Amino acid sequence: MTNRADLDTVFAALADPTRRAILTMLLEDDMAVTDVADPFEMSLAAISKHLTILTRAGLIAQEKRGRVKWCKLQPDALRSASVWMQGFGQFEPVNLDAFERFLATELGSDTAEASE
Amino acid sequence: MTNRADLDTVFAALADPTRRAILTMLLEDDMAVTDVADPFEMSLAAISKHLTILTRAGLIAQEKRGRVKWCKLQPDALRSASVWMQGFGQFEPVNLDAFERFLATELGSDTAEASE
DNA sequence: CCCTTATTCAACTTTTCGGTTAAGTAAGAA
DNA sequence: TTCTTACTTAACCGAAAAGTTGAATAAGGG
Repeated sequence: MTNRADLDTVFAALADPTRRAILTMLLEDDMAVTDVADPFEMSLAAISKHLTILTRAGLIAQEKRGRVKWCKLQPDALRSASVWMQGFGQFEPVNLDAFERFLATELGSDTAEASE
Repeated sequence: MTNRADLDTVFAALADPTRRAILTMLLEDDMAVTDVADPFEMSLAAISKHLTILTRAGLIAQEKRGRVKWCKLQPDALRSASVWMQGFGQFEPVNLDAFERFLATELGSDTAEASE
């Protein structure tokens, strides 16, 4: 079921820093589109497009309740890509400390704007 | 040292099926540019560009000996990306069986051509 | 009903991507 | 030296990506 095209869309989705920042935000909690867009400098429409890309890649799911569309992480989509990558390095199992440092980098320097 | 831009280039490099196929080939052995290009239907110049992209992403290294340029996997470049991804799912540790199935998919269906 | 909020869609611009062909360079072979 | 092999570069092309603005839709609130 997991084919080449899936990997294409997953990796392409992850290649954009805005989209990775969105995923990181969703790690905390589900969010409405407007709230996702808030910390970013770009237009709401642009964020909406990013969310569509993340959805098509299976990385998030969007559920509409009332007029609000909630965005929710779907981490399973990362599994096939993760397996693909790990096969190359035979890296040591999950290192959450390293992940924490990563979050610090992504969030710390500048999650949203592209200033400096 | 591993920053956002690194992740950008690594994920972007992995988003192309030709480049992933090249990495898979290099898993077997180091190869000269011409030999890398051989199974693909596209021009040598196109493959040369793909190799440049993989090199800039740090996923391979190229070393010139004589008139032959050897391409070699640099799997460490995948580590930061792998760590980033694993943080989301807390997936079970490396599953090489799953990786084998993946290689079968990538190689089996059609490594080189994009027919069907 | 009207107004506002939430989100998407459509049209457009600019940049990047992935490919092409043709020419250029560099090194070994004869 | 000349020919061939190995590879890169340059110029170009069409398509897709990433953003914009402005209008459209849809659902609550007063």
